[in-house]
Parts: sequence; structure tokens; C-alpha cells
Amino acid sequence: MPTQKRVTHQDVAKLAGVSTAVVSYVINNGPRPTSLEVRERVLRAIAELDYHPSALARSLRSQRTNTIAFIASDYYDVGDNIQIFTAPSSSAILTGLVTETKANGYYLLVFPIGVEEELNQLQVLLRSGRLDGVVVRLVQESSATDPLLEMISSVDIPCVCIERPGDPRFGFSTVTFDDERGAYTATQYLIEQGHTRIAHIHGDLRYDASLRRLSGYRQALTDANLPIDEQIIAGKTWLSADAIAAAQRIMQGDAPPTAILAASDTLAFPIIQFLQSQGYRIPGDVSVIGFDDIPLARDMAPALTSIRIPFVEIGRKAVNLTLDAMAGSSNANTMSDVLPVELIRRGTA
Amino acid sequence: MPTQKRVTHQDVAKLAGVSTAVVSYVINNGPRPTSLEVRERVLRAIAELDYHPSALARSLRSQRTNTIAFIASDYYDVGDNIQIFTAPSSSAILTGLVTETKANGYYLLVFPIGVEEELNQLQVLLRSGRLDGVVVRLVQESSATDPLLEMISSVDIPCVCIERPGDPRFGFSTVTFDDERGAYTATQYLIEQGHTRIAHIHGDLRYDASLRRLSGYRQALTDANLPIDEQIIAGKTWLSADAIAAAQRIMQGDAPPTAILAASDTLAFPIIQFLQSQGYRIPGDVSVIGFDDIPLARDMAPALTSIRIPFVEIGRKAVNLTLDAMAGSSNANTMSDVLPVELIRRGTA
DNA sequence: TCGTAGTATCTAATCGATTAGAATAGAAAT
DNA sequence: ATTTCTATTCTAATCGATTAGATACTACGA
Repeated sequence: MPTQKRVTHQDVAKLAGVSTAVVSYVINNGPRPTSLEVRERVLRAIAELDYHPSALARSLRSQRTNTIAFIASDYYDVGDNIQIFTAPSSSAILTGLVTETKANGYYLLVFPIGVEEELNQLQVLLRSGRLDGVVVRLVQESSATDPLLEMISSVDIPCVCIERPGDPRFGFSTVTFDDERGAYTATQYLIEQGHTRIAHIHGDLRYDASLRRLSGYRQALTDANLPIDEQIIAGKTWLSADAIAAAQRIMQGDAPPTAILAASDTLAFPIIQFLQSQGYRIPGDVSVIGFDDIPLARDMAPALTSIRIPFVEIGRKAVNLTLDAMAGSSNANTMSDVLPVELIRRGTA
Repeated sequence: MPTQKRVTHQDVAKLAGVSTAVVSYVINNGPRPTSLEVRERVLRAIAELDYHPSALARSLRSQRTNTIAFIASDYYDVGDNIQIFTAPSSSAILTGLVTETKANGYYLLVFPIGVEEELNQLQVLLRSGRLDGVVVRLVQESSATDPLLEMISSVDIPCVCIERPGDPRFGFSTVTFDDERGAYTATQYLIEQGHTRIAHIHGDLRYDASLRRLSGYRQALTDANLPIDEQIIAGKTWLSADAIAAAQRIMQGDAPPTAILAASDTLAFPIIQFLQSQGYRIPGDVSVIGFDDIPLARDMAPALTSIRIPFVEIGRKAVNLTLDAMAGSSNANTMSDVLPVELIRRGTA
């Protein structure tokens, strides 16, 4: 049973009694006009033959593929094995990316990239002509991701960075969120509640987000004329075991804090559980604020007070900026969009 | 500044002093032999010009795109707004899919599909010639997804279904996991622990997984000669509020259960929190077992006893089966792979 | 009546590769 | 020396669209 041959342009043209050029004009609504009568005939032929254009042929000629890639440099080590897209934020970002690409008639290719050897694979992809643009998620420190941006830049493909801005010399638009202000707001809120000893448990400091959150926390204390006590600032990785260890150490200190700002919700949960198991009441004895506001935060009892980050929105914006970059001249003015975050007050602080 | 012209085949051929055919033979290692000397010359030219072949041109001619799509029919309504890939399982499956596609030199396109109108968009994608194969995740009941499979089938593109088998008449290979046995095992374990009144809080029953888990639960009770009490079987959606409501109702009954099997970890957490807030001790007063074994399950205190589902493995297998289907004749024997699940004993049961 | 302008359509080059079939050179066989 | 083969390489058709340039037709004003 031979697979039926593809219905092409030519078949449509023949059936409609016109040239292939006209078929193209009809399909694309231009660039030249067609008479109403011919147009109808072509559309009828298309319907009758159930014709669908070949994206490959079209792209080859027009140099536009209607595809953008999401280059995720966010491998998270979750213990047993490395997973990608594991952080709840990844899902939300992906949601934003994919809905917005779809809404604009584009397709989304996902391409995680971890260790450096994979840069070769990325190079092949970027140079294959398959992509109209890329969205890169940067999470780690600059030195770890600059080679990546360098490569993208050299291929001269429209690119937008999310979560962390790329080095300005590359001139990429960015969509970030105001991590620092989030930490500041959370800390300030705790201070307003009367807390004077507020601890911070951070994540992996190679992640830029960790640094920004730490910085916001410090600034809030400083602005409130509260001392910064390094004894109650701790943390190591994004793994709960390390967060729990940090919490333990902090609580065993001379003057344990009455509030803790965790660098993420997924750290806050284990911390809370640990504290409860030690007999602390939350928020009675210790207030806790998380970060990210993942769906589960709302569902716990007590529900987790957290800083909401508009991840879906970030994905959407990133796609829009990418499309802008594609439309505009190659040196379109770069946009830096810093999305606001929001304190969601719930039961733990 | 005109974008530099693309380096093509021809440029390489000219520089190496050979025909374009030879360039192709060298790049693809065939289908005809080349002399060692020419081969070297071509490779040198490629390196010197930093030539990268156009995937579009190549695909157009060879009818292979090295791309497969992940068609996710798993919109989850998380309350405020609909998100895709939100369930923790989605991330893990995606991880498996993307690592395995990459490992085989393929690319992964993600294409969520929800409401029925979007079938048109899918049709366009499938018929565009952009894809070599597809992996479809089926979560809802058959009547909701059959039109989808019908369409894929009619386009005659290699396809593998995951999570739930497609109707056999389509002849697609499937990768599923033994939900029923998981629920059975969990229930059986609770019985072994001495429980005789075991409740089940299920998720949205339009999801096949809900039904399978419910079924395994029932079977285990039956096999142990325990009565099935519909009063302690409840649930409505995948939202925590509904799970909590169900738990509340169940615990207020005449003879409250001493153990609860939740249909997912994300339901188990809020249930546990609710029970604790009501003064129940976990697992002292009530044992709880979750389902999915998401990363957070290990991190809670007490850590959640759960049924581990090999999501990453599912993604990998799905890709491999898809590649098989692409390689084999169109009517290759369909494979049905049911991956085992595992009870992970932790602190809640 | 003719030139001119404007519209709609057709012809054919083009995008950048793959791959049959023809051509060539050198080695082996007669 | 001529024929036959084999191992390489070249030529050119092909994949299925887009689009610039040529052409045909209509309508208009002078």
C-alpha cells in the first residue's frame, strides 16, 4: 500500500485552472491581488483536494519558519537524577510561552542545555535555519551562560532572555521579575508585623535569583535600621535537606529568629514541616514567607504566605518581545521588562 | 549592514573543487563512497567556511525533519486560570521526552491541545510536513480524545500514546503505567498494616487515571474480603479544595476511616494538612498514601508515602517507540508497554 | 485610433539540499 | 591493445513552495 502522494500546489493550480503563482497569492492574501472569481475557484480546489501547504518548502523559500525555540539552561538537580523543567516555575513559564506562540501562529521547540558540550548541538540547531528566534532562560551566574549568549549573538538570531538579563553587550531584550523588590517587600512586611530578628534561608548562590533575593532582604533590614546578622542567613542548594539543615542551625543559635524568609516555596514547605516537628507553631512562634507562590502554596494549611511571580506572563512577554525583535530591524531598540511581583498574604506570616 | 549570505553546499563544493553531490556524500557518509583525499578536502572546506547545512532544504528533499511533537491534551484547571504542563508529572514526562529526542538527534516541538476548536490548528501542523512523528498524552476519557486520534490516524503519521492507551482500532503503540496495580498495592499495604476502614479520595473522574486508581483500590478491598463502603469514597476534581471537602465529609461520617488513599500527591498534601489542623495525627490517627511521588513528597515532614510512577522513563520509552514506528513499516506491530509502579514507604503510612 | 495606465495572471528563477543516472579513470581480464 | 569492471565523481532532476519580471487584458482620455 503505497502512501498516497502529497497534494501540492500544482494539483490545486491544475484543478482550479490557474498558475501556481495565483494559488500562492490566494493562500497568502498577496502580495498581488486576485480576482474574486479566481480566488473562489482556488479555495474550492483547496477544499476539494484537502490541500495543506508544505511548511518546509514554504520556509525554504521565504526564510521564515514560524518556529521559535525555548532554550532552557535550567537543569535542576533533584537528588537522584537531574531533571529539566522540574521547578514549578518552568511549567508556568512554558505555559506562557506555548500559549503565546500558538496564539501568534508560531510553534515552540524546546531545547534544554546543560553542560557545555551541548553547545555544539545548540550551534547546529541555531545554524540549521529552523528557527526564527529564541527565548533563553538564564538562571545561573553570568560566567556560566555567557558562552551561550555569545554563540546566539554570533548566529545573529533574534533572542530574548528571561529571568536574568544577559550581558548588555549582546543587546538582547529581557524579561525579568523584580526579585529584589519581592524579598524587600516580604522582609518589610515582616518588620511591620513587629519582627526584628528575621532569618533568610537562601538557595544555591550560583543562581542569580538567590543573590537578588538575598540582596533585597538585606536592603530591607538596612532601611529599617535593623542589624544584619550573618548567623541567621544560611542556605546551600535548592534541596530541602540543605534548607532543613540551615533552619536547624539557625534555630539552634543564641538568639533564634521569629521569622524566616525562604528563597522559594519548595524550600519553605520542608522548613515549615521541620519547625512544626520541633514543636514550633507557625506563625505563632515563627512566621515564614516563601517565594514563587506555586499552586501548592495556596493549598497547604496553613496556606503559605509567598511572593507571587508572574511566570506565565513572563513567558508571554518573552514571546512577544521575540516577535518584535524578528519584525524590527536587526538593531531594534532592546526592551528591558521587569515584571512586578506581589506579596500574597496567607496563613504563615 | 546586510546580513551575510548563507554559506551553502555550493560554496563548499567550489572551495573543495568538487561537485555538490560529493559534498552531500561526505556529510551523510553515503550513499556512495568517496575517496579519502576528497573527503578530507571537503571537510576542510566545511570547517573553513563554517558551513552548516540547511535543515529546511535537507528535509524538503529527504522528507525527514528529525522533529517529533509532543501533543499534550492535559490542560489542568488550577483555579484562577488554565495552565498547561502544570502537573508535576508533565515536567517529568517532558524531561524524558526531551532528553531522549536529543540523544537521538531529534528535536521536540510541544503542542498542547485543549478545546476542540484547536483540532484545526493541529491538523495544519500534522499536514505541514514538519513532523516525523508524534507522542500524544491522553488523560481524559476516550470520547474526549478519540477525535484527536482519528485525525492523527488519518494523516498517517507515526504516533505513540502515553498514559492511557488509544482505541485499539488506531493501532498506535502505547506506554502506560500500572495505575491500577499501584492503587491495589497501596491499599493492600494499608490492609497489611491492620487497617480495615480505608477511604479513597479520587480526582476528576473524567480522567482515566482516576478510574483506574479507583478500580485498583476496590479490587484490593474485595480480594481481602473487606466491604466497599461508598460513604468513604469521595472526590470531585484535582483541586485541593474539593479534596479537603471530601476528607471533611468522610471524617464526619458514622465510622471514619483510619487510612486514606489519595489519588495524587497534590491532593494528599492538603488532605494531610487539613487532618492535622483538625487534630488528627498522621500517621498515628490516620494513615495517608499519595500517588505520583512528586519530588516534594520526599521533602515533607512527615515525608509522604506514595506510589512512584516512572514519568521520566515513560517519556523516554515513548520517544523510542515513536522512532521504532518511524523506522518500521507503517504497519509495524504495535507495542504496549505498561511500566511498573512502586510503593515508596515513608512517614505517612 | 492609439497610447497609457492599471489589474490580473502566467512564466520561470530561486531557496539549498539529495540522489538517480551518466561519465570518467584506472585496474583487471582477455 | 581492447574490453570489462569497479570505484569515484559529475550532471541535472527533484522536493514544494514564493516572487520578480513578462504578458495579457480592460478601460480610459486625448
